[in-house]
Amino acid sequence: MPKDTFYNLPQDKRQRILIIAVTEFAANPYDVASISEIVRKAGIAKGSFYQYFEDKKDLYHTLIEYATEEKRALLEKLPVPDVNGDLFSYFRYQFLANVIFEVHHPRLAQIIFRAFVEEVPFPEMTEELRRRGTTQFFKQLISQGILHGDVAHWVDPDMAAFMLETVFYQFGKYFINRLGLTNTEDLDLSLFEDDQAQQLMDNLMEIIEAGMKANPENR
Amino acid sequence: MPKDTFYNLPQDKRQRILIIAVTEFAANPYDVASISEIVRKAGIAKGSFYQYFEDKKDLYHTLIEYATEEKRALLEKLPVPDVNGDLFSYFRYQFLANVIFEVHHPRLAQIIFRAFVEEVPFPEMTEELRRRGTTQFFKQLISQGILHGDVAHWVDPDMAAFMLETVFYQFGKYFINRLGLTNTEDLDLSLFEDDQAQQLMDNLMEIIEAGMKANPENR
Amino acid sequence: MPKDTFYNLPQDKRQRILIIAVTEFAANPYDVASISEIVRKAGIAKGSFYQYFEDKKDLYHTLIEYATEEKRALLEKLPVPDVNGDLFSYFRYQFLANVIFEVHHPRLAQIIFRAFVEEVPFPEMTEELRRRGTTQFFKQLISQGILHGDVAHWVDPDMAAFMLETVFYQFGKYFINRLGLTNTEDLDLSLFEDDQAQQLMDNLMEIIEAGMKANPENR
Amino acid sequence: MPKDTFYNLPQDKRQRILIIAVTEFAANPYDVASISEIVRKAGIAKGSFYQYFEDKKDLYHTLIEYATEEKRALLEKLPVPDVNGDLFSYFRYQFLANVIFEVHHPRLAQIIFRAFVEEVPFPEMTEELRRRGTTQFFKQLISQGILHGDVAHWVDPDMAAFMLETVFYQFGKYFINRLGLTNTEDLDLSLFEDDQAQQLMDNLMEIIEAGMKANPENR
DNA sequence: CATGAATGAGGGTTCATTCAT
DNA sequence: AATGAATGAACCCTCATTCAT
Repeated sequence: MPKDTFYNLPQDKRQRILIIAVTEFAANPYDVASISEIVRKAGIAKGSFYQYFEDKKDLYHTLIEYATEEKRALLEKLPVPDVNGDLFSYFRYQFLANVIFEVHHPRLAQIIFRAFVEEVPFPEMTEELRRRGTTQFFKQLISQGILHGDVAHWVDPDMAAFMLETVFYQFGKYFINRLGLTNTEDLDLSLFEDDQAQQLMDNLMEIIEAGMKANPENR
Repeated sequence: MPKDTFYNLPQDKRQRILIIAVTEFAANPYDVASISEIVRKAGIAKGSFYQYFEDKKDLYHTLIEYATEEKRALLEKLPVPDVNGDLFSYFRYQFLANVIFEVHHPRLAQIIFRAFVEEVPFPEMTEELRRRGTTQFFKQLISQGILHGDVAHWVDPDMAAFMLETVFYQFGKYFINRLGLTNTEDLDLSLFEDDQAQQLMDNLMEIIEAGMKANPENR
Repeated sequence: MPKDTFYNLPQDKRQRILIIAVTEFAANPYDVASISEIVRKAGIAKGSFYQYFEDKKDLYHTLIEYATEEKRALLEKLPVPDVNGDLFSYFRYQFLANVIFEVHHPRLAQIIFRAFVEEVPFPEMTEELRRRGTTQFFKQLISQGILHGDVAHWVDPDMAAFMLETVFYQFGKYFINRLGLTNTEDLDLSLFEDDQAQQLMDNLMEIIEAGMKANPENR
Repeated sequence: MPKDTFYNLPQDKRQRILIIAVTEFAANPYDVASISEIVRKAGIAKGSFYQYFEDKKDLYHTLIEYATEEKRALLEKLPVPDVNGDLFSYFRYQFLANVIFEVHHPRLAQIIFRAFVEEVPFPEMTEELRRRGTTQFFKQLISQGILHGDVAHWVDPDMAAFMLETVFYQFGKYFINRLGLTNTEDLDLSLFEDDQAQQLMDNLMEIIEAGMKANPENR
């Protein structure tokens, strides 16, 4: 909930402030991220900052929203997944999309990652993020998968969702390091086609699928 | 490398300071953890702290060593795993031991976790920890598992090790939350016998095993 | 390189802070001079100080520049020396001007003196001051004096310059003590006319002149 | 006035402590010199230090005495000056002895220098040193020189003494730098014979002599 | 007599936030 | 709406000195 003044800003200025703030909060834990540093880099007055945002917390909240929104927006631009496909190819799509997001917006991804893994001083905020987030999403999919006979009936949906989510949030960085990817400005979907990337993706998904899928003989 | 002064302290005082420091560094990232807060809680003079430790970094280093040592010590007390068992029962033992450590020393576990996941301002220190740590350990086990025919030949050892490690470091906290466990002073191995715990453990390990084990038909 | 903040200050406040800082750095070596003491006396917040100056070093640098500038400014106001006069009357002018500066700005003079005689923790800064300073100035004058036949040919210019400079930087304080002079706010040139002062001045300069001047018989 | 305990120390230990303290006080102004650093380097207990000396001031006082005594002792070892020689050859002897002292004991010389040039927080101590010191010494010699007809009658003895003393205390360092001398452990009187050194010495003394000596024609 | 732990004031510096202009 | 000066608490760290053992 930044103030109206922020939204009334010329778009490029608003964007510049956001990006600088993103960089700061991606590089540092909440308490270490410095408003002073942000206004210094952005070349705006300290006072101006407090006319845009209530306080540090407000900015942080804005960044979380921004990151979430950017991620959603990117997902929309991706080729629609084959909805006829089974659950696991849908998982595959989710993981790949996540990697693409990390490649394109590593700092936003880092902020989201911090929100999950660190104690941000506002439990209520990240708690909500987590609820809205992937935990429930994965849990529901798995539960449905069990009902539909895609996922083995003995799988604990909550546990499996935890596991998926955990890997989900760390996989991007691993992927980038492993393949030596670098940030690209433009939306670049070649990942969908790169062989090495595909194989690594496949490898992960096959383990997950083999681990959780219903045994046909037991049906 | 704390100073002798620290080791010459009466054991209970030394322990008290350590525990308070552990609590502080478990609750906060390195830069946020406050020496002032520690001495305040410990009821010692600021100057005294610097008679014990070179500086903040020295204390942090001490805590990392302490946590590592406590973990090693606890592992030694656990029932020896069935070395004749296969790879996956060994994994199970590792994961269980880790959970036990987290239940007994949640704050120490948290410090280790931070060292892995956060940017501590001393790359060299955590880098060593990571090398000594679990990544290589898991990777080697998996590679050997492939050679021995326990693990499917198509599994990418590096990727699988990443996956295991990721889950490994987060599973403890999930486990504790899920089962509503609380810290116990004494070494309590009832986890090995608790039904609910066993089932959850089994569930995770079965997914992992099913996901990675060699398909007998393919041998 | 103080920040703009400092130069934007009302002139009297800026001046007050400068004077208090000058007093502190005149009374103490660099490491002993205390920012805390300065802000205490100036009645400003610690944080404000750091809005004005980068750090302690920045303040010190400012004071050096300030002192140098004040000296230059005072020299400009003095009656132009008789350029037709010989070398030694020019020396006399220099020494007298220096004494006048010390009488008017004893604390600034003291800061400059410290920069020469103490180990300030920034060799580069005082080194530059020294280069810009009097050593080369005196050495050149003496070398030229030898060429022109004013100074005895056997005089070692470097050594003589050292000697002159040494006396130059200490003479002011001696003069003040000897004559019981006190600081005067206004530019007071009566020194040029005071008999006792003139005689003392003459005495010093005559020794110097007799010591170095070329012997007419040897020409 | 160190305590008896200090003088009861084994000579080598006492000496070691002294030397380390000398090094510290030569390298830093009084307030910056650190007792903590001294006991650290000397490998003695903090408490022990305070059984040897009343406090920091007491140590400093001891160092001043020590330096003065060492200087006196060295002077005694030097070849007796030609007492039949005139005043200026006696000055020459004094200056040369001083340089020899600085070459052999640069840190002691530095401490004495600091006592003259810096504001040590105990005016009474350095004031006494100064009184006992060279100022009066030079002044008396000059006054007598005037009576004996060696020094020009117009010379102001106090002023001339100031001038001599000033050069006297700085000449050593200049000399060392100029000739690239380095500290020598053993008493080394080759300075008395080195040509370059002799010439530099001569140059200085000739200026002084020519500057102050009585003009035969005016007698 | 030697030890070294304990002290707390003080050092320079950064911070998020306020508010008058 | 924009500014940026002012604030003071908090940070890590060092100091000379004391005193119980």
